[in-house]
Amino acid sequence: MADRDTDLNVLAGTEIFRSLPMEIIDEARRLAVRKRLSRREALYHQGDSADSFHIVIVGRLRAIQIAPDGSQVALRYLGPGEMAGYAALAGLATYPGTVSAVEDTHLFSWPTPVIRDLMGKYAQIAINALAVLGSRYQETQTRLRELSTETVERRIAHTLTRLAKQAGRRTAMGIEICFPLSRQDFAELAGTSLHTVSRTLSAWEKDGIVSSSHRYIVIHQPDFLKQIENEAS
Amino acid sequence: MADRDTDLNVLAGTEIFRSLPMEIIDEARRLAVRKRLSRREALYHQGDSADSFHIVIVGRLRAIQIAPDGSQVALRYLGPGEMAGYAALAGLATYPGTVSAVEDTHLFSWPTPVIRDLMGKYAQIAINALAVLGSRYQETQTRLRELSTETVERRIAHTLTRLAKQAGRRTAMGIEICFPLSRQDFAELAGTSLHTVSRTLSAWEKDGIVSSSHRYIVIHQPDFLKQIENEAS
DNA sequence: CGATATTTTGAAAATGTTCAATAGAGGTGG
DNA sequence: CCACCTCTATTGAACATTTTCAAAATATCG
Repeated sequence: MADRDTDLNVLAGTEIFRSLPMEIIDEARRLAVRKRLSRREALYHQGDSADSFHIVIVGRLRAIQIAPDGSQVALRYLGPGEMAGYAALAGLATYPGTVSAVEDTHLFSWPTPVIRDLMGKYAQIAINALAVLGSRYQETQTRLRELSTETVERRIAHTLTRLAKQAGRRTAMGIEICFPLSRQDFAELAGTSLHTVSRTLSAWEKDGIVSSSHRYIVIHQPDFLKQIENEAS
Repeated sequence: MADRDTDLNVLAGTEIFRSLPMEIIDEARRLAVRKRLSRREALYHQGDSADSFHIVIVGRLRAIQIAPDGSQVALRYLGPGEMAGYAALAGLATYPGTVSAVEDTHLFSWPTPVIRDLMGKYAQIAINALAVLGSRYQETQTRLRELSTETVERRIAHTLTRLAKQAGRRTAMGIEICFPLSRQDFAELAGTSLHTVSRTLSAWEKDGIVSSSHRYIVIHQPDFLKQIENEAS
C-alpha cells in the first residue's frame, strides 16, 4: 500500500531520523520490518529480551510497568513518529515495561543489532536518540517530583496538561485528548485511584473547565488547569 | 598534582569513556577542564542554561529538583566515574535540576559544544551516553512505579537497597552507605517525610536489620529489606 | 560548654483509598 | 430495533496511612 517515498517521508519526520541525509534514512528504511498490532495486542512484555526497536507510524501505544503484586503505572503513551523500545538502543538486556496497542497500530521495527549498527555508523542517529531519551527522562523526573510533593488534584491537572501537549487535538470546543482513555487509565498516569480521578473531573466539569464523555476528554479552559497546577498546597 | 596517565586511567574507567581507544580518551582529556567544589557548593542550578557536562573524579554530588513551592526531591546521588549534566548531551536548553556537592568533589568538565562535537566524531561516546541515560531512565521509571503503588515502608526499603548498590561499602558490620545522609535527605529520596523515615528506621534498628548513627546508615540484614520490599501490601 | 543541627516520639489532623452500591453507555445477538 | 449484558463511571461513607504539629532528646561542632 505505502510506497517507498511515503515511507521515506514518514521516517524523515520521526524524532530519531530527523535531520539525517535521505540516503541514510533510505538505508534504515530498507532494513525495517513493517508490523501491525490490533487494539489491545502487546508489542512486547516487561522482562522480555530487548531484541527490537520500533517506531509508530499510525495508531497509539501505551507503555506500562507492572509491579510484582500486579498493580501498574502508565509510563507513557506513544503516537505517530515516536519510538518504542529504548531498551534496545540503550543496550539493556530486557524491556523494563510492557507496551501494547491502544488502537490499531502500524509500526516499523528493527532488530536490536541492526539499529545499534546504524547508530555506530551514523553518530547523528545516536545523538537524536539521546535527545529523545533525555527529554523523556526529564519528563519522568518531573512526574516523580510531582508524585512526591503535590496533591492529587494538582497532579491530575498536570497529567491533563501533559496529555493535551502530547495528544491534544484543537477543536471548536477546546482541546480534545485524541485517543480513548478510561478513568482507570488516567489514574494509572496520575498515580491515584480511578475514583479520585472521577470525582475531580466531575468537579471540574461542573465548573466548565473540562467535559468528558465515555473515555474521551475535552479541555475547555486550559488556563484554569494551569492555575490549579500552581495553587498553594 | 595528578599527571596525564592518572587522568587517562580515571577517564578510561568512567561510564562514558569506557571501551574507547586510548587516543580518543586522550583527546577528551586534553579538552577537559578540571573543577573543584567544596561541600554544599552548587555545580549548577535548575533552569541555568545547560552549557557544560561533567564527570565526578572524587567526591559526591546530589541532583535535586525543586518545585515552584520550594519543596524538593532528590533525583540521584553521583559518585566517582558518574556523569552530571545529561542535559548538555541531550541538547536540552536548560538544566532540569540543581546539582551540588555533598562532600568536597573533583570533576572534569567539558563545554557543551565540545562534548557534542566529540559524540559526533566518535559514535561510541554517544552510544555509551545512551546506555547510561537508558539505565537511569529505567531506574526513574521504577521509582515512579514504587511511588505510585507501594506503601512508604516498602519504598524506604527499596531506597535503602538502591543506595547500598550505588554507594554501599562492605564492612564487618554489614553494608554502609558511604556518604552522609540525614533523615531529611533520605526522605527526599524515598518521597516521604523525615518523621516517617525516622520511625521506620528506628523500628528496623530494633529488629537488628539496620543501625544508624548521625547521618550514617549500616545495613546488617539486606535480606530482610528484600523481604519487606516484596511483602503483601 | 554553649549553640546549632539532627533525630526521636506522641498525638491530632488530613488527604486519599477502599468498600459498596447505583447509574449509565455501548455493543451484541435475538 | 430492542433487550440484555458488560464495561465504565459516579457517588457516599468508613477506614487507613501518612503527614503535620509539637516538644523533647541527642549529637556535633566550634
